Amino acid sequence: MWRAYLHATTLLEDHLDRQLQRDAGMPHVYYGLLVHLSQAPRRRMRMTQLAKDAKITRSRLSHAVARLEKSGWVRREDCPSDKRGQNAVLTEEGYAVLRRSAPGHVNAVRQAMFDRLTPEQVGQLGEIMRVMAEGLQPADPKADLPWLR
Amino acid sequence: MWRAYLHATTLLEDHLDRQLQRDAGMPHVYYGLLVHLSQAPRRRMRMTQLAKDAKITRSRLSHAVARLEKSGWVRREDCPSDKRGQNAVLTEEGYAVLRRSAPGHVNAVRQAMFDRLTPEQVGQLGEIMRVMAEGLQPADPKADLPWLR
DNA sequence: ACGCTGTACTTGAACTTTCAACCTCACTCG
DNA sequence: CGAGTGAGGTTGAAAGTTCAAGTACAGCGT
Repeated sequence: MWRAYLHATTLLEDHLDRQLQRDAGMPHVYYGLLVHLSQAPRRRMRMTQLAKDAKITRSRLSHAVARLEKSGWVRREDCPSDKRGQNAVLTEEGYAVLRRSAPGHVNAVRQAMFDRLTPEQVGQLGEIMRVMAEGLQPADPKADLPWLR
Repeated sequence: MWRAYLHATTLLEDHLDRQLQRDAGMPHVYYGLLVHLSQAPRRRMRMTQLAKDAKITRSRLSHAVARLEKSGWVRREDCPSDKRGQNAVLTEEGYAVLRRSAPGHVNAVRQAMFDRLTPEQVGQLGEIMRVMAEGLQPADPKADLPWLR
């Protein structure tokens, strides 16, 4: 079963990465960042929050945003209320790319997963993934030290 | 559901990557290569075959083996029957690393997945992954051109 | 024997990710 | 206030991955 899991997940990831690189000119993770931004109020988000939502490190996000900025899809903006802060803002161009490539991507995902699974299986998989994620929640650093709370 | 899937799989991958980097000094993919080699007859395998089994490109494998060679865990060997060919050979040292780190890794996997899922869920997940993998099989390049067969 | 096509693998450059160090600003507390 | 602690974010270098091109041998047809 573990083998099957590894096999399937790597295949799917490679597949989607190629699809997006081809159709949208960016890897899957970067695409995910644009999606997150597009769904945020005013299409902008604080760096740390975006990193958390996308489950990547702040460092990785810094580099990623630098690249997306170079491509013109994201812009940085100083945060008015906290002088340390930065907002990542989805540009019009970035939004356009997203709109252009979203249908193809959604389609790729559907073809790869949903079309092949029965509705019950989709339900099962959802539940399983929720359980797994719960167990892997990057533990609150203080979780090990409850006496400090 | 798709969100849950992305969330859980990336969390798990990060988790295992860190675990192995810490305990075995290499990323998950490289560990997988050693495992494959360890299970092959005479602990050696042709490069292309290894790449296929591990689901990575030949290029990636070349670089990976170069690194593993530098670490002393794998050795290259000319293939006697085909002068173009190379065999990747697991060294004693490589085997030792594997033996040392396997229990911890197996344990990490168990804790992350199997301990949290019911036996039925494990069965369901296995079936689901098999279905997905089947649909993603890197298609035979000629698959699109059946008239050429 | 000759050239053609394809297989096996490597290489280098461009790109992405990680890791550890770093800077700046916010907050707390004596 | 002023020092200490820590949060927000960036940076540069090292490690890993991808992509396109390249070398060398195998195998086939003529």
